[in-house]
Amino acid sequence: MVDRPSLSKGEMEVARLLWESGPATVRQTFDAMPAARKMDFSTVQTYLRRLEKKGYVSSTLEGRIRVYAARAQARTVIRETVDDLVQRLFGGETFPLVRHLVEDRGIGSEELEELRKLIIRLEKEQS
Amino acid sequence: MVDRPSLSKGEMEVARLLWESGPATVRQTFDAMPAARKMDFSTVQTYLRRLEKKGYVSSTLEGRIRVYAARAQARTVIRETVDDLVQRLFGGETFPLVRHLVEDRGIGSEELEELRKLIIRLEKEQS
DNA sequence: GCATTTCGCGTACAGGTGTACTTGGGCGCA
DNA sequence: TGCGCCCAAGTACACCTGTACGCGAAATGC
Repeated sequence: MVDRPSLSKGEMEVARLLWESGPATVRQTFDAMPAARKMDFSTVQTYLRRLEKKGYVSSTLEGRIRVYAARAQARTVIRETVDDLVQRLFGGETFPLVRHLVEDRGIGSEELEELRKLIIRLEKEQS
Repeated sequence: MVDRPSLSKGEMEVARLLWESGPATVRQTFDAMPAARKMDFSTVQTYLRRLEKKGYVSSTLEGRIRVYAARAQARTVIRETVDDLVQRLFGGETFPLVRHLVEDRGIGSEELEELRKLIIRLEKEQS
């Protein structure tokens, strides 16, 4: 239950790549960045450094190359981040956000299907 | 389709209050703030000023009192903000966020029910 | 083995953010 | 009519963020 300073937007993007790839070097992370995003190599490097300072990742020197690895779990960070957003933008209510996502952002039909199953499962669990 | 600088976290909280209340003074907004939040009066004032500068709200002096009113629609700002988050934290995929919300944050059973209806409606629409 | 590429690390720097204090004037009440 | 309260407006300021550059050392290509 460490208390870390929260992630900035740029840090989030980089952290996500690390979660997806597992431990990685600056270059690997940089390469994993969608080209469209056009973030400079050294910007990625800075974000990784800051993530480490904030306690979200750790790193070790392997030879002369530094390898970064996520320290905080994606799930945890996502929870914290989303909680915060829900708090600030929806006064703590989850449902309006879910509705927004389902209604206003395109959700594909397979996903809709999957979501329906999920809900039915949860309803069973609840009762 | 104005292009505004994005909202900071604190600005969001204040903007939300304005959407809920309709046009309001600094004091009214301050009073609407949950006491637990313990944000200083003048901090609210600063946020309103910044929101105006960023184009999210407008204001007029009524006598010697300034009244602020939302300019940007809640729906629009929510879309922008959530889009951005989904982009950065989920690489653009909506579904994982929905799943997180439904699974990991408590959603009450009425809401679950409501959500089920919503989904079924959407599935009909889609086919 | 010399040029080129790649890294780590330090540094930079303007603008954004969180959080407030101060100053000076108007307003209502005793 | 004087006092205390409230408001607008200006200012403050440390820290955070986005975005990078430069240097010197190691590795790699040829």
